[in-house]
Amino acid sequence: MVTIRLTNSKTRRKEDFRPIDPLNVRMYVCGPTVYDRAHLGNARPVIVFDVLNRLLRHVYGADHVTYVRNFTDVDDKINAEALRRQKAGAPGTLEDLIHERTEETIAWYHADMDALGALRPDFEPRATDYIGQMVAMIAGLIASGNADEARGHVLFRVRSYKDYGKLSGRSIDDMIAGARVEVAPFKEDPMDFVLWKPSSGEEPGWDSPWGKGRPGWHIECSAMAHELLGDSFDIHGGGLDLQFPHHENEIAQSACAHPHGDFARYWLHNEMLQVEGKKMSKSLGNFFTVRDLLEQGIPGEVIRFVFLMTHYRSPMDWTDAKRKEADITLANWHRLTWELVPTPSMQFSPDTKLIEALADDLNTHMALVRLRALQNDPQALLDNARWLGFLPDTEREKFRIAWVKISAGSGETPELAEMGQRLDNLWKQSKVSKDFSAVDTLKAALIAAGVQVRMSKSGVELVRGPDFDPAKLEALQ
RNA sequence: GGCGGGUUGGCGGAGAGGUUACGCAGCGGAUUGCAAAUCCGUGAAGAUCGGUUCGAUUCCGAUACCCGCCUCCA
Repeated sequence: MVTIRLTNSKTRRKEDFRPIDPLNVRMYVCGPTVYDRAHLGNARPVIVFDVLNRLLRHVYGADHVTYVRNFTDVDDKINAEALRRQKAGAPGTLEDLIHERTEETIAWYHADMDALGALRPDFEPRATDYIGQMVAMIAGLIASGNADEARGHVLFRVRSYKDYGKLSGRSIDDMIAGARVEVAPFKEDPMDFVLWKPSSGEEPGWDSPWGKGRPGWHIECSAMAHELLGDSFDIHGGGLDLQFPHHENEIAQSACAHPHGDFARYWLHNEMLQVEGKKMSKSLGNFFTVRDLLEQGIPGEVIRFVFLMTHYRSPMDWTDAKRKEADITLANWHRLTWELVPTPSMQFSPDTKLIEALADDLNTHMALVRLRALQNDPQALLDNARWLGFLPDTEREKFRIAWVKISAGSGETPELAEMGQRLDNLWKQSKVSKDFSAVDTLKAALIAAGVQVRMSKSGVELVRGPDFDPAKLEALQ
């Protein structure tokens, strides 16, 4: 069996992965707060852990892996949106409106992440469905002396957990010294964090021993992970920005609430995304969502390819140049494989070197290099690329209809087919007359419209290129 | 201010203490009416300074620059 090696943030080292139970390998990844469309940065952990999920399923068997990714649906921004809708006259209670908003956002999230070729996790728990477990966990933490109630707030006492700060490599005193945080007056220690906070009349709330209120963010993941994966599980993933304080706090709560468990044994953090060399932010004007890219006509698999070009522990830069490179490579793979039938998954086993690359701390870049090496074996390329989430049926179909091969009589984009026919006719005439000027003129115009033109003994071929501009093609009619 | 990560050829981006990364772009050739695609070949690197070593781009230290977290942003 292949040994998977992973860099564990907990030890800061690359370690052999040994699951607690090979018959049930368990992974938890922090999911999105569902207040709006997922931005491009949200896609990184989704793609990274999707690759890990696929690898784990290959090594341990699809039925022996449990992958959980939550939805955080308790959030001030969601509340604000629901309140806005209610004030605008929307029917229903505030809780109904919140549910409506989160349902909508979750559907968007699914659509966008599906487009990126990410398999759905086995469980996608919503925080609001686990309030009972959170309340129970908080009550336990109070009973064990790790938390205190003060003015309707329940706070976790970080000083009660000796290893606090170990994951992120910080000491409590360092953090206080460097902190620029305003300390809430009810806090016993500046680093203490909220487990439960009171809700005002305009905010959603649940009954609890400490009054009507809602859970703090950190306790949500701890409670859901415990409910679905138990006291100890194998892998906990998320973005590097969550390492502190979110993951640190999760560890503290879970370790104190379930002292006999290990919580998560391997912590994996993906580095952050940048856009054209800069942090993506609304103020810089370079903020965009996954949906924005899809609507620009960039296929989800191209986005996926760009993400996998960079190792997950390195900062990743989204640039148009990379997008183009990915587009060219994938178009080439489609061209090589479009006429082949994928091998049924039951009869297919991924390429050994591909697996070795991924087993080495998810070296996705090397995996892509390996796929390129399979270009001389199109069937293997097709099957392995699909295994890694590329060349899905939807994209193959798009390619099939966007590709015009006159000699084969295929191509279902009417405009392109017509152009191909025209070019083919002109070319045939030119071969007789030896005057190629009309052919060259049309060819140049097609190229200007972003169409790749190929003329060979087997005939004329037109392929939609990465810069394909339908408007320019239209103008040629 | 505190903590952490990074700096590789024109561009992107890996691995390995001493042997070609790879892709894109470039250049030369085959092929082509001309191209494209394909095939063959090819030049080009390791932020700076110092240390360890027979030998470092790869290990250690310092400097510079970049990035992230410390503010319920993945």
